[in-house]
Order: sequence, then C-alpha cells, then structure tokens
Amino acid sequence: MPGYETTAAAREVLRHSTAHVLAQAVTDLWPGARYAIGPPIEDGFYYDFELPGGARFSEDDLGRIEGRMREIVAEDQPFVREEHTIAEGLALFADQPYKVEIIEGVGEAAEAEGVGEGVVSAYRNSDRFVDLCRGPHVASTGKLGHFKLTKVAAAYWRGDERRPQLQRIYGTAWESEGALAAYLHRLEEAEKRDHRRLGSELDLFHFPPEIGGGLPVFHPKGGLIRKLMEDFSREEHAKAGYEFVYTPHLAKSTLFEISGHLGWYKDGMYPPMEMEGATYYPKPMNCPMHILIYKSRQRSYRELPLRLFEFGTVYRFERSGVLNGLLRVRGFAQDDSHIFCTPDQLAGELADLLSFVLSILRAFGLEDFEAELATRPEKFVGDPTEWDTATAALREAAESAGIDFVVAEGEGAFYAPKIDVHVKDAIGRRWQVSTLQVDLQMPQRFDMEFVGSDNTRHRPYMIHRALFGSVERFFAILLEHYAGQLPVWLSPVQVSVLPVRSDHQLYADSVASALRAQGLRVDVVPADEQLGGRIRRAKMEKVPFVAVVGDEDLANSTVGVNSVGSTRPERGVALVDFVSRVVEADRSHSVKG
RNA sequence: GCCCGAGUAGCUCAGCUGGUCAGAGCAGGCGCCUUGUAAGCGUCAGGUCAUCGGUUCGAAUCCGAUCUCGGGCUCCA
Repeated sequence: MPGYETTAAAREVLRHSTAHVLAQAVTDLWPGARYAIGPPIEDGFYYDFELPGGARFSEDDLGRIEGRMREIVAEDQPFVREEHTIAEGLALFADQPYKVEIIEGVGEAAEAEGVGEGVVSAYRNSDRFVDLCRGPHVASTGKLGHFKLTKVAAAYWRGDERRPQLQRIYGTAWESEGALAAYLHRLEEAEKRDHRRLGSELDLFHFPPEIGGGLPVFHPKGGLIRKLMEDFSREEHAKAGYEFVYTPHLAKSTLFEISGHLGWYKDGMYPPMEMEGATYYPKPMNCPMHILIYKSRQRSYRELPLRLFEFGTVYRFERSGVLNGLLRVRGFAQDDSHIFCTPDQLAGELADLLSFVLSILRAFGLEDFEAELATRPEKFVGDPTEWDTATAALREAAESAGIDFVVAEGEGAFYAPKIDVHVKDAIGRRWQVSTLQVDLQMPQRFDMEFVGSDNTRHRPYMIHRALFGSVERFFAILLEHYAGQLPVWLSPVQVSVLPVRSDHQLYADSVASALRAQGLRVDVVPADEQLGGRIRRAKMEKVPFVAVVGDEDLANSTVGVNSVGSTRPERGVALVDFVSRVVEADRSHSVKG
C-alpha cells in the first residue's frame, strides 16, 4: 500500500511506537526509572521520565540512549496488546506512580460514565518492558528506525508547576531515511531564517545586556524598516477613519484599579514605582488611557464610531525563560486601536474591521489566514445576553470576511469574546498576529456613556484590536517569512548603484539621482574594491536591485541590472525603463525585482 | 522561575585529556590595484578567553556562584 506510511495517522503511530522504544531504552540504561507519558507531537514525539536518585539527562546521554534504541529496533520485538481491569493494571504498574495516576483517572472516568469499572490496555515488547497505552502501534520494533533524539528538557508532570518536574527527551521519527533527512534539512532552513540571526547579519536590531532582557534597540536599517511599516499603517488607518492619539507610558495605580488590571493582570505587570506619595505602574495595555480620552467630554451618538489609534508602547513582565528574540519581549509597541460604537453599529464595525485587518496583512505579503473565534469561557463576567450579541457579531464578521475560521469554544478571555487571526508563513508555520476583542467590561468599569438620539444616556460598545499584534513581533514574523529578503517597498536600500571604475562615478551619481527623484532609497558604492566584491556585499545585504554602470552604460544611458529573483544579470537596460521598473516594484509591494 | 546547553577579537569559530593556548577567516584602519555581475593584493590594529571566587607550582581549559544567550515547561502580542 504505497503512500500509506506518510499519512498523518500512520506517522502518529510510528512516532508513538518510537516513544515506547525510547522508554524501554531509558529503563534499560537507568534501572528504576519511572516513565510518565510519551505522546506523538508535530514532527516527532517526546517521553517524560523521572530518573532514580533525581538524576538528569544531559545532551551527551542522547547518543547512548539512541544506541540502545537501535538495538531494540534490531531485536524486532513485537508490540503485543494486553487488556487489564483497573485492578490488574494498578498491580502491573505498581512501581510506576505516574502510570498509576493515569489508570486511576481511567477508572474514575469509567465510573463517572457508568460503564463499569473500566479497562486499560498495555503494550508489551518483552518480559522486561510493558507500557500502559491506548495504542495502536506498529507490529514490531523492526518497523521503526528512521528517528533521531533531538533535545532534553524539563517539563512538569501534567504541565503543572506545582507537581514534580520530569526529564523530557524529544525526538523525531519518520517512515524513511529520506523523510528524516528532509525534516532535518527543514530545521536548518528554519534556522537560517531565524529573525535573531538575520537581525544581526543585516544590522537591524539587538538586545543590549546593559538594557536588559527582552528590551531591543533598533539600528538605523531596522529602524527604517519599522518606520516604513508604521508609516504605511498610519496612512491606511487614516484612510479608514481612525484618529491618532498619544498616551504616556506610566499611570497611577488608580487607573489600573479601575480598569481591573491590578486585579487580574498584576502578574504580567512591571513592579510599581513610588513618587510623591503615589504609586505608578508602567502600562501593560493602552486601553484604559484611550478610554480616558473618550471620557474627556460628553459624547454624542453622532460622533460614533470613534476610532482611536496609537502605536502604544506597553511593558509586560515576562519570566526570563520565555523571552524569545523579538517574538517575545518585555517592552513593545502595539498597533493598538479602540473603537467605541453604539450597539447597533457593532456588527458592521466588526465586519469592516476584519476586512481592514486582512487587507493590511495582505499588503505585507501574508495571504494564508485562519481565524479563531473564541467564545465565552466557563468562568466569565458580565451579562450572558451581551456575550451572545458580541459573539454573534464576531461570527458574522468572520463569515462576511470569507476566511476560514474555527470556533474555539470557551477559549475567550473572561471579559471578552474575540477573533484571533493566524497567518501561515512561507514555510508553513502558523503565527498568531491580529486580535479583535469585544470588551464587555471596560465600558462599565469606566462608566462610559454616550447620549443617544433619544436624548438619554447609553453605554457604548468597545472593540479592542491589535493588527500587527506587536510591531516588534510582526517585524520578526516578516523577517522570517521573507528569510530576510523583504519586499522592495520595505527594503532599507532598494537599489545599489555600482560604477565599474572610478571614472563612472559621476554617471552612477546621476543614476542614483534619477532614482531618488522618485523617492527611492539608493546607495552608490564607489569603485574602491572590485565589482564582484561589491555585488556580493549588496546581495548579502539583500538589496533587491543592483545597478552596474560602466562604459557602455555611460555612452547609451543604460544600466546593467542584477535583481533579486532573476537568474542572470541584464545588460543595456534603458535608465528610464529601469527607474519605472523599480518604482513599480516599490508601489506594488513586490518581492521580486 | 525551573531543567538542559552555550559564553574565546565587531561576526563565525579553532584551541578546551591543565604547561609557547591567546589563534584563523570575515568585518574594520592604512596602502596598492581602476575593476562589467557573489570574496583582488599587502599591511596594521583588535581579546583580563562573560564576571567573581576556588583547586593547582601553573587555569581559556577543572570546580562553585553570578550574569547573559539558546532549547524546553508555563503563558501569551
């Protein structure tokens, strides 16, 4: 049955089976080791262990373990299924407390469902090794073999910090050597487009230790890219009827008491500062301040919807271990907007908003979206009918935007249902970017109101949304998506003009002037080093257009063009044509030259 | 925060079974070369080997602590 092995289900089976082999190898090498769970995951599997005497794995152990695994594979041990009553299962795994806990859980579930005392299954490979498991498995260990252990880590039992910390080993497993090699190659490719690596290679940003973890500085080129992103965003927001506001980075504790952040978000906030008898906090969100702008005077229904926009820098305390380049930082700018509207404007506003969000993401070259509609969780505050109204409006927006969306039942924040927009990047990874929330709490907490056409006071609805999410994070996602080769409109240097010899310098300058006159960003690199070297440097700096000018070009008003995405350089391109070509690539947000 | 791993020149790394081990390439400065599509040649300068403490006659190398970074757990933009 050719091809069968490559289905997702088949891979899960072989990964899960490989995890069993890992557990057997570890229990062979560390007699008395306890094994907890070992599920298949995307691209591989892991298994959690507790080693005797609190021993820990180190990366050097992986080779030994892998060696023992290969012996087990060579022995071609069968996976034999056994079924046991709960009592038998507890006896069989009496010295495996984690298995005991799982079996007890199965027993309780069976009881709760009234299906008797319950049955557990186990798979036996040999007299020495049997593992509690639902199955299924491959027929025998000999069917496995295309695997590699990748890393060791600590993980808490059942993901709970208060429970014992276990030793986890990650691995990857595939149906063939070719598939394994392809996967390892993919990992290398992903590493090459790591935004942290590109950030230093392209001189875009860094994280000075003197400033502190998770607090980046943007260099001139990174700053230029960021400015281009922000300028574009501002223009589009202006067209879409947003108004720009600015708010400070600090506020008294009073504000966050009213907003409720000190109640439910304190762990995510920087510690307070005392000044003149008052307590100040760096803001973790911009919404309370935007609300104060709304509340600065009485509002009429005639001025709604009111759309306030700000690149607002917020500070959130993140535990040191979770920081991750620009993807996870402690201080970042949200492209934050709060829309205040009347109840009957809500649905229309959400629909417009979502299509606006998608149009901006598309302008950045992201095409593959998936939305997640997160609905009311079990623990929630507010009026259930308002929840229903808001959720229905979000659903309508998702439907009218015509994008794929899944409903994440009960996944909403406790104060708001939301739509999260995920994008898929060039190598298929999914990133959460935009979020749209209908806030059911803040308007009440701040006692917001507007005067309606009936001349009485009403409570406005409030939509909270971030489009990039965070500018820093979006910047990183773009860098990884494009592997550093940004579209022409976002490239810090769009054209590098290279005179072949010094006596072409004047002509090169005039080419640069012609381009700059169109608002393009151009460098001229003098002929102090050989042409090949300068071309190489421009290519490594990911400049989309390299224009070489020499004797022939000087004579004919042409340039030699070496552009990104084309396989061979062109000669004798008329300067006017070249200029309009670059202008077009810039205007159309094209990646290619 | 917890577990694992790593910190040697601006960058990438070698040296790391303790004794010419402070090195290479790139980048940078200076000089030469005047170049037609991804590295021209020469030369110079650069490091308290993350920090602090310990073991030793002797530490980049072994041990401990701290800091920073990376991979996980948890959480999220």
